[in-house]
Amino acid sequence: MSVSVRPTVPTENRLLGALPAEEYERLLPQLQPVAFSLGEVVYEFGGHLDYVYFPTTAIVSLLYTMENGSSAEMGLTGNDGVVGIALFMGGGTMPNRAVVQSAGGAIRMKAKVLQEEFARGEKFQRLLLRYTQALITQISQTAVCNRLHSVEQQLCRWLLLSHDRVKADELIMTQELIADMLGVRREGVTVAAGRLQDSGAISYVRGHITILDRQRLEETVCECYRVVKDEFDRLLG
Amino acid sequence: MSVSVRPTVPTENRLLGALPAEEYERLLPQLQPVAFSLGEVVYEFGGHLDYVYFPTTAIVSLLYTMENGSSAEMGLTGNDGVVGIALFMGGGTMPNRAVVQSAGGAIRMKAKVLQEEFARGEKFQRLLLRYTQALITQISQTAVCNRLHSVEQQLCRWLLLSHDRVKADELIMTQELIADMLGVRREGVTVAAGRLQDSGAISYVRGHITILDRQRLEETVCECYRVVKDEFDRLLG
DNA sequence: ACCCGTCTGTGCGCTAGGACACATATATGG
DNA sequence: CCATATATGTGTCCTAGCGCACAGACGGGT
Repeated sequence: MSVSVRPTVPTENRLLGALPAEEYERLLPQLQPVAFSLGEVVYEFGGHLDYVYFPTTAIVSLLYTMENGSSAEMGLTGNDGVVGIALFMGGGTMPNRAVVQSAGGAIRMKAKVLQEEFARGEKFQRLLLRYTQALITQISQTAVCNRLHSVEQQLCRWLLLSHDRVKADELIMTQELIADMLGVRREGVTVAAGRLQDSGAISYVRGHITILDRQRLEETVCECYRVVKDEFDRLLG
Repeated sequence: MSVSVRPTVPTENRLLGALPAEEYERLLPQLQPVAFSLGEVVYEFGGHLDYVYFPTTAIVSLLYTMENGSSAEMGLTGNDGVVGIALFMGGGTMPNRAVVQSAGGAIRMKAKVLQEEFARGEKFQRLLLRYTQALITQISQTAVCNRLHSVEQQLCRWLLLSHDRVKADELIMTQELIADMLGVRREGVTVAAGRLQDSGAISYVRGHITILDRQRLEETVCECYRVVKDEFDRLLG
């Protein structure tokens, strides 16, 4: 992670951008832009956090890794959220990992500053709690989707959720990593992605996935995507 | 749901029981014991809630039902938690259902009272937020468990989580309902339960499941149970 | 005692996805 | 321009769990 001192543009993050002027002014000196690289670990299982991160262009996945090494994603955070909810929820740590899934920028804030501002009970607190509720919906829907839907549908959901949080139509992501996120085999992703490519929805070469036909993905995806998207829009829109 | 006017015993619920005397005294007049019957719906998908409920002996499952009617559980709440987190998280409603999974008592509190007390930013707020964080862990682990573990392991997890939240060794619960909770077929539950019965861990007849050998269940269950239990103990213990 | 609705047991064919084994293609650095 | 690590494609066998069909088995009400 590299730290920069150039002026921040907090409105690139929807939570910070929704703050009223007064609170925003108060926090501005405490905000610091950082750059995350692909695969960087934001926090480990049970690990302590000194900062919370408000992604701007980066995407961070919340993962759980089993004792036997297999893993699965519980949710992902982009410029509509914050990484490190345990710091204001009161637990300090979470029993999962946060890994950068798409390289890019974020804005960080010291844990203590966050907690003090949260304790004021103003707009910032309400925004963080509403985001957390949206995250709960996302995690829940992941639980249900894991149980009831095909790998191809889940891949669509994952691509759409990622696409919503990134400017470009191209995602830098190998099938191996997607398999870890979805908790399936890499070969399973290969065949599912192959079908989506045949249908013209996406194309991909060696870690570069391009969304060609978003409409088509939305036709293939299960209802889980819509539920999550609607809830984010309702709570944070 | 039947409402009673007899004196409450809030300490039957761990969240209320953890309140300092001052806050507890303030809330006491606002608490009202109620009785839930098996299968009762506490709230519907997107439905409004007038009260939050602190279960004492009841257990409430949070379920999501798909468009095609299949369903799966995201988490369950007993005397260590509260039903209706959307009321203090700010969203008002949740895109899921809450159904009474084990008949019993709860203590209810008007939404407005909850919100005012929450806004004070004292111990009550911290307790509710820590519980919510524990719930997030439970939902996450459900997501992962759904993906990676067998029906038999999940059944063990479900039995243990329920057993932890109930006084008795007997659970009133048909295999049909368990199947809905776990998001699997009823027949799948029958064979998994049959194996557990053969091993002497449980016995069951027509909707009455008895935990005979808890130790044995803990040996069969996946790590997910432990992760959830440890996190609840850490955050609320 | 009986009936009928509710629970549970079991069998069979089917499919998605896992484990494993390779084959092939594409960077990228020396 | 080659070597090698990395990414992707395929194929084969195996298992868990699904859908469906139906057969007991218990139990409460008339």
